[in-house]
Amino acid sequence: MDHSDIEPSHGGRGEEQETRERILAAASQLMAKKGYKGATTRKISQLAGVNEVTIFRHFKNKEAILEELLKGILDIRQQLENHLHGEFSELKEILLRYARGYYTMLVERKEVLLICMIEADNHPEVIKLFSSVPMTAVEVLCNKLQEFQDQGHLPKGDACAAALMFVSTFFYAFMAKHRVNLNPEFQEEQLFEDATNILMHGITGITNSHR
Amino acid sequence: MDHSDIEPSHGGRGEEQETRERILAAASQLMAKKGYKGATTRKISQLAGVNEVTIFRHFKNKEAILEELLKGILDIRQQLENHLHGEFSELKEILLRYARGYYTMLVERKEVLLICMIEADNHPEVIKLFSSVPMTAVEVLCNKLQEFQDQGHLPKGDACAAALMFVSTFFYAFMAKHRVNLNPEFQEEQLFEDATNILMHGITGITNSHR
Amino acid sequence: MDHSDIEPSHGGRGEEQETRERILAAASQLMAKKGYKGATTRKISQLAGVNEVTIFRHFKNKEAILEELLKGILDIRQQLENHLHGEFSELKEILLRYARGYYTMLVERKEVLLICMIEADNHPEVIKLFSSVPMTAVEVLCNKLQEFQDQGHLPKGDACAAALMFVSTFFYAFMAKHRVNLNPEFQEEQLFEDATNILMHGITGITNSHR
Amino acid sequence: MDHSDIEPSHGGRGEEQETRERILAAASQLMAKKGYKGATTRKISQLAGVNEVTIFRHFKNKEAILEELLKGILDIRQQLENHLHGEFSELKEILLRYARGYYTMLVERKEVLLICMIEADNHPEVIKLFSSVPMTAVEVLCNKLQEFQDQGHLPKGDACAAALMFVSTFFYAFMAKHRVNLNPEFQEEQLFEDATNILMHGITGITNSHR
DNA sequence: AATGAATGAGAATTCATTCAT
DNA sequence: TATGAATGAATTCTCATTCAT
Repeated sequence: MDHSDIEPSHGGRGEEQETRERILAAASQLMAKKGYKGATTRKISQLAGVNEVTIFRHFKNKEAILEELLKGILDIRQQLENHLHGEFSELKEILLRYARGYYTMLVERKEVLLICMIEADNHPEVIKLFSSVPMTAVEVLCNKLQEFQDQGHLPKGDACAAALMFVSTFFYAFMAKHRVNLNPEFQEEQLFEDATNILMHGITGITNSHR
Repeated sequence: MDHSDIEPSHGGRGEEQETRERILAAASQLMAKKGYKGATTRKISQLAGVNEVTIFRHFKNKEAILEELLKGILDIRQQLENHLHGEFSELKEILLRYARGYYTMLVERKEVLLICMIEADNHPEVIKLFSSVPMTAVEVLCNKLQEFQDQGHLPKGDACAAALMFVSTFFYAFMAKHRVNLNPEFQEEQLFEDATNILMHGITGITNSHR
Repeated sequence: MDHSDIEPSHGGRGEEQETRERILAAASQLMAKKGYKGATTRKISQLAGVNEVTIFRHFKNKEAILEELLKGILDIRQQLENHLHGEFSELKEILLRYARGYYTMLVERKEVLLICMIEADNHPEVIKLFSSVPMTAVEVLCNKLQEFQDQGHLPKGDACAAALMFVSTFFYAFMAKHRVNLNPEFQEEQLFEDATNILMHGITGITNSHR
Repeated sequence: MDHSDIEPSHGGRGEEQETRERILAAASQLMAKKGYKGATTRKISQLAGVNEVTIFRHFKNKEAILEELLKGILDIRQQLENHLHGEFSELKEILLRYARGYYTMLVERKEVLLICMIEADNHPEVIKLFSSVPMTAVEVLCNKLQEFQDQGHLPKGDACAAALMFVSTFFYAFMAKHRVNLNPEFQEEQLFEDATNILMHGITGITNSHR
């Protein structure tokens, strides 16, 4: 689970920034802003504070940097499911926790997610990785809601649509804030609560209105 | 300012205009897929079926093509408001109409929106244009909901958050379908209905739970 | 036979040096001297008097230049056979003509042959082309000698070894003069005569001494 | 681990010497195949099984490796002359011995000779070294033949042309086999005999036909 | 109005070599 | 002594753009 044993860190906590890590960080930052092509090796090297050629001592080619970055997306299902433990009586808390957890995951993977979005058509392997994040989030939440439905706590209804709405809200919020820098003073916490409230009423009152 | 002279080609003048349109269409298609840099003038010219240099007879430079494309986003507020006419008793129909209308607008502006998203950091003027679309959609819907609240039809609550959720849902659906090609067999109409139902219950039952 | 009709020459005789031809000539010259790698596109462009990028407007890549050059080697069998027409009574004249003709062909293909030799291991397709020249020369001459043997004009013996010696002599002379610049005052015509004399006596007196 | 059959490694000194030899061997092999430029220090180090930088501890620079390799060509005149001892009555045996000896010398110096040929234009000092081998071979043989002419055993004639033919034959055979991999099943011994026979008849019957 | 030829700026990448350990 | 990290120079090639026709 913990990758910190790949390279024993001499200082306390990644203090000694390895060249390789600096290159990855610079590349990730630039690619998320400028796209794969816009993040030239020259710019990456300058931002990383290394010589341009040094990049190629650490990575076979530019593509390999991207591949390395993409590895950071994996394995979110377990984390997401952990946020959902709890009884129906705690539904509001559960949903709030899920909202916060999902949004945090997006922000933590900010650069890679943006890269994926930007490069979706140029690097096809990226699409699956990228879409897996919200898809998994919808799926996991939908399962939980259906569980509550099966237990009779919630009226039957399209739990998946509800989950999709919930997840979409935070996905859009994430995009608005981190891609477009819309509403820099945007209050996430308030949105978590409002969206949770709306969802709760929305699903509680659902009557099986769809085919 | 006004491009309304899209006329059938009669003589040299119309032909020239048509060439220009073909270049714009090709550029828009390619930039939406490959990004601004990935859409090389060579590829644009090939897709448009013209000589590469012809591009520069119609546009000062590549940047000018992008600028021209961006003009297509303007003025959506009026259209959106048109979808919202109606009494509270027709709320469901209103919301459905709004969902369809908004989603259709996104799809109609598909390429330009994707370009904006991809190039957000490279062409700063793009950000405002891009974000204006969902922002306006949220704002317009929020106003209507607050109108209903003021009329006593709806309980007080954060109508903006509700509007945001609604709009976000379709924004994400649009992205998933047109950027990531997720769920190509995706049923939009079903989502419109489900989301409308959830929203209606969500806002109907809102109690002023925050602030 | 005559390739001058590929491009109608406006002047008298290839006066208007096409850019493409200039690039090919420069590349051929440099590659024959410096090898494929040593003939950098920069050097080629300078020698051809064009911009470096112009090379890539005329050839897909550097390799394509080499491929174009290699096409010049083809079809030597017919030419070689033409030199061999004649009766046994004219043997000396025939051999002299053959020697001159073969050597001339080598010199005419000088650059390409040297390139082939230099790049034999780096560009495998080159080997066949290169070796085809002396091989064909040996084969064609050997056939003629065996014809004379069959007609009883020459004693049976290994005509192929004789042909090989003859051809080798001029191949080495060619190499010595054009690769190594050995003996710049070297008298080819004298060698043609001497080698012809030696060969004639050598084969005339051959007794079937080999297994 | 133990390469002690080249130079018995006793302690650091022999090991160092052995490393040096491995580098030389690798460089010679690669340069003969790929040329000076094609034999990158990286490839050399890999083939030699040493670190790339180690090369520069043993040689000032890449050029110095080549210079070291070229030293191996020297002093062939004595060896060649040794093959020619004998009376005229043994002419055939003498020539056969000479052919074998010369060809063997070529093969033994295979890599360096090929390097010289490939790099003739890039490293001018190479030309003299390279051409010295066949030139010496022709000269030594020519001297012997003229000796026999002076003794009246052979008719007067251009002994040098004869020597050149003889030597050329094996030079070409060497090239064909080791540069171009032509005729891998090529039978050298047969060629030695055939060429010797032809030469013997050729020179025995020479009439002073020129000058 | 449209095209073919040409080009300067800059991209990724390789190579021989140096430095510090 | 040997090595891992780093680098300046150079290489092939792409791209947007201009020029002459």
